[in-house]
Amino acid sequence: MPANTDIYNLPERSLRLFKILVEHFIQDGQPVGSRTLARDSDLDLSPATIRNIMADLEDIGLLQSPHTSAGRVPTAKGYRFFVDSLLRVSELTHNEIRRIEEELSASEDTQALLMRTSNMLSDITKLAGIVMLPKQEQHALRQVEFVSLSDNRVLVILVFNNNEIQNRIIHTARRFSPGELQQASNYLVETYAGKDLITVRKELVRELEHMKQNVTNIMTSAIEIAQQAFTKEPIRDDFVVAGQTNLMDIAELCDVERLKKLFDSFNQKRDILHLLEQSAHAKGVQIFIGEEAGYDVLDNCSVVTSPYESEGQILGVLGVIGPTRMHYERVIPIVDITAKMLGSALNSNN
Amino acid sequence: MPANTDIYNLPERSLRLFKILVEHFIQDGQPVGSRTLARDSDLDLSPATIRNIMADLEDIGLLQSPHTSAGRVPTAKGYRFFVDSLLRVSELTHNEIRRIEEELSASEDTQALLMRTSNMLSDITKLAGIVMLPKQEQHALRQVEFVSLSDNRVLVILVFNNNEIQNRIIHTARRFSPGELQQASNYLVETYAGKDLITVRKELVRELEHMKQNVTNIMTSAIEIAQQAFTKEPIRDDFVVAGQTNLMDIAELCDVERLKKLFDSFNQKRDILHLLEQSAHAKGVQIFIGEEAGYDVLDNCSVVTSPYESEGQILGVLGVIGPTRMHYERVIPIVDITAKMLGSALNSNN
DNA sequence: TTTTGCACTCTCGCCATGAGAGTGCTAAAT
DNA sequence: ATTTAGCACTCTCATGGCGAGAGTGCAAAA
Repeated sequence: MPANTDIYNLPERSLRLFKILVEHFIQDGQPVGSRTLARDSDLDLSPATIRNIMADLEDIGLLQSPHTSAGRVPTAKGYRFFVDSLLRVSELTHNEIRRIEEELSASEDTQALLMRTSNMLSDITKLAGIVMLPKQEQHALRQVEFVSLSDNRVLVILVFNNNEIQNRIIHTARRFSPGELQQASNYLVETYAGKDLITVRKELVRELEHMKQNVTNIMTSAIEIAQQAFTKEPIRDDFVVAGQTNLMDIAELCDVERLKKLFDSFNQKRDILHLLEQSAHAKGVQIFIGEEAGYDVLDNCSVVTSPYESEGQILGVLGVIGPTRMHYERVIPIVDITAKMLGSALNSNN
Repeated sequence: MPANTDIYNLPERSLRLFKILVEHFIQDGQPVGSRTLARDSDLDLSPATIRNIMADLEDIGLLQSPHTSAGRVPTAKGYRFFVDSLLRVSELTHNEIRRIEEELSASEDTQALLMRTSNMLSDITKLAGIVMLPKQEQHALRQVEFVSLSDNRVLVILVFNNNEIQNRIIHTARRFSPGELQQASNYLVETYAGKDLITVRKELVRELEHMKQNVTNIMTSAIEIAQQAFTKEPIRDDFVVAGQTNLMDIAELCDVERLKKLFDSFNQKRDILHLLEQSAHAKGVQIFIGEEAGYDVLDNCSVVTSPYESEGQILGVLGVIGPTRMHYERVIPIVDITAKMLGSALNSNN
């Protein structure tokens, strides 16, 4: 009669054994054998008994052995079960918390803050840190400035409520004088300050229609310029990765092929972005283990993410990428607290 | 009697042989033996003769053999001699030139343009592209804007003649009203527009002294704010690297240790920056081969650089990093022409 | 149910071996 | 005086055998 095949009905003893095995493997990356486990577990069992239990765990799909006479290693499913049901996250030390706090002091502009966050994450975990940048769209406009360049090019500067600054160069139909530009910007600030770009665009369309009927509107040129200034979205980076090189020290990723694929996918952004967006609307920390998510570049990797929010609105996602064999009990609270602190840092930045 | 020990008095035949050897090695990375060389060179010589010649070349220090029974490989000195005296750079194809032209169309802001340049370099050479960013200092101020934030923080926006935008947040002694800020910015633009930051700072110091004697100056607050706004230099990236992952395909760098060191030095910037600055005041393309430059992370690497300038002023340096064994005859003209085109693109951007 | 004993399997490091590639030297050929 | 042919020598690298070590699974005993 084979042992129970349901993960959730495993006897206490098997669970403890499994937990110890996973922790052991995370610690030093070697497959764990029955002998070692018998020695290191406080359960007083012989290697043989432990072998039986491990065989059961392998049947259920929590373990696997790389080859006949190596010890056992957790499967992706095993890690999943481990982090979901067995893991106790550890308390961060006072020093660590202070470190995070210090790094996230909200003194400069958002972009720089997010980069610092990413660096800090990678530095503190010795893995790769990743911070998704907030979509600009959601922020309220605060200020609009135009600077006339040569010919009919105009430099547009938009300042948002979160102190983010965007600038774009637009080509206007005709040359505008500085005076006209000043007038236009005054009008636009008056009319649209406090609204986010999406709203602004909508209202602009209405305004345009209105204009067609009432040609005398003195603000024609303002609307004209604004039409371009607010529509053209500058190409922005979607996220920043820091500490990629940390991943090069990790034994299981230590082959150039693999690393290249991973780094390439950081550069192409596409896959990683998908992954991050998935967790944008989860609450709290989320963990993607190995190819679970379907991205084969992330073979043997785990991604620990958390959305960060300010004033109740989700702004983006941050997290850490490392080997499946990472110290979840440390990484999870770090990501968690960083997300929260980043949120409030951004808050006080407004 | 040993053969001539002076590189520059080598007989024609040895030179041709050496050139063919280097080209051969650059092509497929394998040490080249006398047999191969006898076959591939149009000189009609037996392997034995070629062995003699190679022995001479080895004595002079242009060649070395990895071990007794491998073929020969160029030394750093060998590469140096090759690129300086033997190399004929190839003409770029029409397509390549057009490609470069297209990528450098100066439509957007400088920062983005430079990043595109770096990407283009890496893509077209399949190596790592690198572009040093111009020091801001040299550009003339065009526009100054202040946006009042909460408390006593003020967002400063500086627009320069090259359309570059800088923004910084400063903390003022007291809260300024939007009106005051407007007035201050008007005054500052009037007084300092057209001057570069260094000059502006100098004049500000004088202004301050003057102020102490004549307290009635209505522009006290403007000067006060400006003092901070123009002094605090925001931390900027010094250069951008693109296509790092291209280097991971290269056989001689294909060990993780090495790559990690190299990538780390990209991140720390220090060494690379030194190197780039060295070539800032050379005219035209410069080539650093291997550890020649003294940076041991660049073991087995060469760096091909060229300064780029606009209106006769050197703005920065760009180039390519790859293995010593790179196709110099292609890379050199690419770097050369890119630097020139970037220069004129930046020119037309003003 | 647990443990002991044992045969079995697989990896890994080590060594010997042999093929292949290329060299340097000497003596012969041009 | 050069160039070439011949040959012994050296070094790498891939291969295969071998034994130690680690760990397993199973059957029989506790």
